Amino acid sequence: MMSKHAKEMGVLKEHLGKHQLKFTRQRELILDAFLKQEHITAEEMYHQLARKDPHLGLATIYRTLNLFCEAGLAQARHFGTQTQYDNVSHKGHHDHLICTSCGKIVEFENCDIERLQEEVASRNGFTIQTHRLELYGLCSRCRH
Amino acid sequence: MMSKHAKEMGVLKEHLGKHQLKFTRQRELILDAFLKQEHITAEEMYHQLARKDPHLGLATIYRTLNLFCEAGLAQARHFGTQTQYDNVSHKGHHDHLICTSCGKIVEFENCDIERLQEEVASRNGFTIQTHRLELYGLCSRCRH
DNA sequence: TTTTTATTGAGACGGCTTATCAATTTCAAA
DNA sequence: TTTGAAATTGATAAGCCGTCTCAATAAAAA
Repeated sequence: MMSKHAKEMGVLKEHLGKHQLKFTRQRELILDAFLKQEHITAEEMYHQLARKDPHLGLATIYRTLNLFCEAGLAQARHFGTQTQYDNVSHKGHHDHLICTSCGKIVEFENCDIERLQEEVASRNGFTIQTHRLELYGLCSRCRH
Repeated sequence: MMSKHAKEMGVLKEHLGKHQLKFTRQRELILDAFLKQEHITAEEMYHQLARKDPHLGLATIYRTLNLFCEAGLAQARHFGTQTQYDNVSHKGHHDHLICTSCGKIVEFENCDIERLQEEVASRNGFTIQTHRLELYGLCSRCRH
């Protein structure tokens, strides 16, 4: 039976091959866990995987998540004092509305904005691979 | 003669009054310096003000910039490992096109996108204070 | 299998930001 | 203007997050 994450595993292996890197048990384990999330911090993943592999080090998780960023599978986003690693392959890339008062995060998608982004990019000779859009403001509760 | 930053100084004083805080020489000095910038880090401001007041402490700068955030004059943005304090009252916000191959950065502005952002925000009950839009891709030269 | 090379885990380390605390400054009340 | 309670400051210690170091280990090539 084929893995649920065969496609992403392929992307990872291709990246590893191109850079003389190795496919390890840890990288496989972390990728599997990562792909089940929309976004996660290294610390969260550390605790989540502690049961499956109590000896998996935090440094390895950081290194691996950064590797995923280089392979185009993840994208780092700095929020508060921590780094969130977003799952890029998650269908329907979504953007964020972030309340600057209470920290609440609402995810949204907007095709019109994405179309305009493409327009801006092509006008400047760029081909978009990915993007990041964050709207900061006050949610309805905090405005009062 | 009236100060160039009378309006913002008023906002600050009102906030101080409401929270039983005091108007100090340091807060005035830091606000004046801050309002001349579009965005700045605490460290940058520390060096910038070192000449005017060699004894001004870094902790005071952090405390004061955070105070400005609470007063609505500034907004913290985590970029890389540092915190950028954005001058909210500064107009002419621009976004970025970033080449993932050569690192080239092109700035742009797009009113249509901004209008759609407002739409998304209000649909979710948010009032936007600021935003961040970054498009990552390949520039015309790197695509070949 | 042997050899080469990358990876791992554990903890040390470093940068950025906040907490601590005695001395000082502000500001309201006398 | 003087007084006194309360907030602020500056210096530095402490804390947090993420990266670096390095000997031991695992993966891939020969």
